[in-house]
This record gives sequence, structure tokens and C-alpha cells, in this order.
Amino acid sequence: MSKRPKTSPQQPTAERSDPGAPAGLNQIPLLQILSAQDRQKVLGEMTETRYGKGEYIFREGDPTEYFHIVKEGSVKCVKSSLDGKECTLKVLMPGDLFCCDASAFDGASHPGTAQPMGDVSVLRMKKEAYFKMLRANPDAAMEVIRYLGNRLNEAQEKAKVLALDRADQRLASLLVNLAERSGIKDPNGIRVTVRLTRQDMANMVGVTTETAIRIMARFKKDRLVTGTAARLVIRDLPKLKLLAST
Amino acid sequence: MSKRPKTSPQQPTAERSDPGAPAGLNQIPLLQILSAQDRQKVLGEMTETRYGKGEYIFREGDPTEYFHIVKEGSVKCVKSSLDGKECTLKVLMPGDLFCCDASAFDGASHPGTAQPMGDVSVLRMKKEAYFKMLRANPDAAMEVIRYLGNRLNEAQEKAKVLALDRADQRLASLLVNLAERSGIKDPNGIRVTVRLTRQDMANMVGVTTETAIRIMARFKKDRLVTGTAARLVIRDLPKLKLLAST
DNA sequence: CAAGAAACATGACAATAGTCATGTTTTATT
DNA sequence: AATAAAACATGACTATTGTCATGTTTCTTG
Repeated sequence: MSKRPKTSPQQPTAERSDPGAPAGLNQIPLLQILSAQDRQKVLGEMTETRYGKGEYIFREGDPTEYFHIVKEGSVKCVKSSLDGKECTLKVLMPGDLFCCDASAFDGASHPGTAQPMGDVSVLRMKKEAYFKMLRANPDAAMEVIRYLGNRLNEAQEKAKVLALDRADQRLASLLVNLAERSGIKDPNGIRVTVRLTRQDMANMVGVTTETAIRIMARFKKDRLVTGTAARLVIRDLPKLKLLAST
Repeated sequence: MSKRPKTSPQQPTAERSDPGAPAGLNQIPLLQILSAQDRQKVLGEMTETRYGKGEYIFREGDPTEYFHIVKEGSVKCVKSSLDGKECTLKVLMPGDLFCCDASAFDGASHPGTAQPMGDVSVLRMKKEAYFKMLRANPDAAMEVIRYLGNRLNEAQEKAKVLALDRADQRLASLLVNLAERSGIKDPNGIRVTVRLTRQDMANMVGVTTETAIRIMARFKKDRLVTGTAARLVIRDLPKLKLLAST
């Protein structure tokens, strides 16, 4: 729960995506599903844009014009309340889709803000072209349905955790998820590759920064984790899992 | 929007399959989208089932075999934690789809329990037939994408409220939603047609029953609402809206 | 319509998490 | 390497919500 950060608005760099076969594109399931021919066509309609720290991909309330895919880096989806508190609903990773949904339909506006975490690269496509693509490719449409269903389950699981669990359990759940979704092996356990400050974690589980710090300090003392932000390592995943559901 | 006033608490219309266009079915957007011909075909593949209080449509962990549509009544989607606490993630109303999502795909099991609230009638269809239908009907697939997108936004909004708002604000938000989604005019304000006990409300906003009772008592004292369960009436929607975001 | 079961209600107290204030350490920038 | 800015840390106090206990009212059902 933080007040809004101040930003120095820079212009993001936009460029036509290379129709050749840029590295990273094979991490995107939706594109993998298409025939080589359709993929080329779709890539021709997509633009790659890079964003840096402090920029916004779009903000809550902006009109929805594009469908997006994360190509590189992580993007956080944030909503904020009138009194300036904010919460992070989801961290998108390469291959994740956004604005693939209803808001993109009836001329509505973005229900939340999309913010890069560090340097990111995003592919985007006019929503009209996106809809056309879905209508023409039942496989792509099915993939989007599958994807949205997963996101819905995830969001409901998150709601359940927020509704029923204590702060320390919610934080433990977060750490377990991070380990499983963005963890790599490390001599001391599992290293989380997304850079997350205590404040970021606080925003992800609906507590204040102080509370997140205190709980993480306890976890550290109990040898469940080490390090902060850039060097966060999960040392005892089983115990965290246990704590998350106890 | 209930289809008829609830004068007699006993057995409603004993439904026999009217081959033409049975009443109730035109409240289901997904079916409306189909051509008359496709609709007939789909209806031929669907089975109508009735459930009563205390029964389950399916339970958390059961294998996912069917796609479902609510035809009459309300259905609650519930998850519970190991220590027996429950939370209600969503109340489905006529026209709502469930298991239209990913869990239905890779042979996974239900992430939550579906429970009727009173008497309900549900249409269901084998998932294989459902997928086939989606592939054959781009319009239907687009409708499901639209629907899932809305559900996702709703779930994320719910997560935000759980993460950032106080108990009384969450309850106020709930009442506002209820008024807007299932309210009918009443001499004293807006009557909520879904029967919800204080315990139900507590489960929907992640508080204990006692807390829900205390807060509702305060709302009653402040003339924001009247009545309980079956006769819940919202008397001052604007004030509740204000409270929800203050 | 009586009896039992839910639902509603309220008080006393405990636990959890937030707020505010202040200080230290780490990280980023010139 | 110096400096500024984040991030981390901790104490003291407060607010919010949960827990447990107990009693009343309202529905349901035989």
C-alpha cells in the first residue's frame, strides 16, 4: 500500500517487429499455435515496444485500443483506490497476454494500470486485427479461452487467500508461487528472478510495507528465506508451503 | 431480475421441454448468439438438471466433465481452506456460464465447489461437445472470451477490494453490487432478490459472521438497509456507494 | 402449531495488522 | 567515491477484526 511514485515520462521506443524470427518469440504459446503463414501475418500486424522503469504501458481509465503480449521482462498489473493505496494484482511474464479480454470489446477503458518492472519488451496489435485473427483461427480462440480460464482461476485463488488467510500466510503463499513460477536453482535454495522489494510484496498481498518487512524478517530469522529485492532466495520451500496452509 | 414474483413459496413452473423457444432460454446470451439451427443442435446436446438446497452441483476436486449454464435460480462458487473456513467467490445467476474455462481442458479437476442457493436449474453439456461447438462457431467463442474477460475483471476487482478496503467498505461494496445485479424496485428502496444470510455475506467479503452482523446492524441503524436474508432492502444506495470508496 | 434448528444479536477480551516516528543500510547516480 | 534516494528496520501506540460465550428471535418442518 504505497502512495503513487513520481515518474519522469520518457518516450518509449517503438519499432516494427522483425518478421524474420526474433529470439524470444517461441516462448509465446499463442503464436506457436498458429501456422507459420498465419504467424507471419500476425507478426506483421504487431509492433514491438520497449519500456523502462518509471514508464507506463497504459493507465487505469485509458481507452483500450490494443491487445498485448509480454515478450521480455515483467509487467505488473496494478489498481489503486481513491486514497492512494495500491495493489498489484498480477505480475505478467514473457508469453503472458493482456487486454485479451472483455475490456477490449465494448469500447471500455482499462480497469487497471500496466507498469514495466525494469526493462520490458511488449508486442501489441490493434484490437480490430486481434478480433479478426481470433475469428479466423479457432485454435487461437481456444488458446485465449484456455488462457483466460487459467487467469480467472488464479485470480479467484488469490481472492480466496486474501479473504481467508493471515498476512504471514499470504506472504508465504506469494513466496511459494514466486519460487514455482519464476525460480531458478541456487546453491542455497531457489532464487527468485523477478526483482521484488518488500514494498512490492506488500502490494501483492494486501498489507503495509512495515508488515511485509516484519514478516520477512521473521522468515529470515527462521531460515525460510534470505536476501532482499534483487537477491531473494527461498531456502525452505516445504516449510513455506506448510505455513501457507496452516 | 427474477422472472416472476415469488408469491407462492412452493414448486414453480414444472418445466416441460417446449420445442419452440422455452421461456428462460432467451436470458442466455451464449445461446442467443447462435443461429436457430445451431441453437437447436446445442440444446439437443444439453441436459437440464434441477438441484435443491443442501445438494452440490459439483465439489472442489471432482473431475471436470461438463460445461454448465445457469438457467434458473442462483448458484454459489465456494472455496474452502483446510481448517474449514469458506469463502464465496461468486454468485452465478441465470445466463452465467461455469466450467467454460481452462479447468475443463487438460483433464484437471474443479478448483471450487458449486452449490445451489435454493432451487436451481442448470443446463449442462459434455465438454467435448462444448469444445466442438466453440470451434465451429466463432461467434460463440468470442462470446465466451468476452464473458471470461468480464469474469476476470470482476475477480480482480474483488481481489483489490479484499486487499485494500476495511470490512465495512467491503460489505458496502457487496450491497452495491447486489443492488445493481439482482435488485428490484421496492417501496423502501431496492430489494435484493437473492436470499443472503449474514453468514453468506460474511463469506463473500472475507469476515466472520459476527463482524458481518455488527456492521449490518450499524448500517440498519444508519438507515442504509433494512431486513435480513429473504427480505433484504437497500434504502440508501448513494450513501453505500460513498462508504464503499471512502 | 410445537419443537428444533438456523439465524441474529451483543458483550468482553485477545490477536492481528496499521500508523507514525525515527534511524540504518543498501542501491543508484553523477 | 560521494551523495542522494530508495529500501530496510524497529519501537510505541492505535485501530480493526477475530474469538468465545451466551441469549434472543426467526424460520422450518413434522
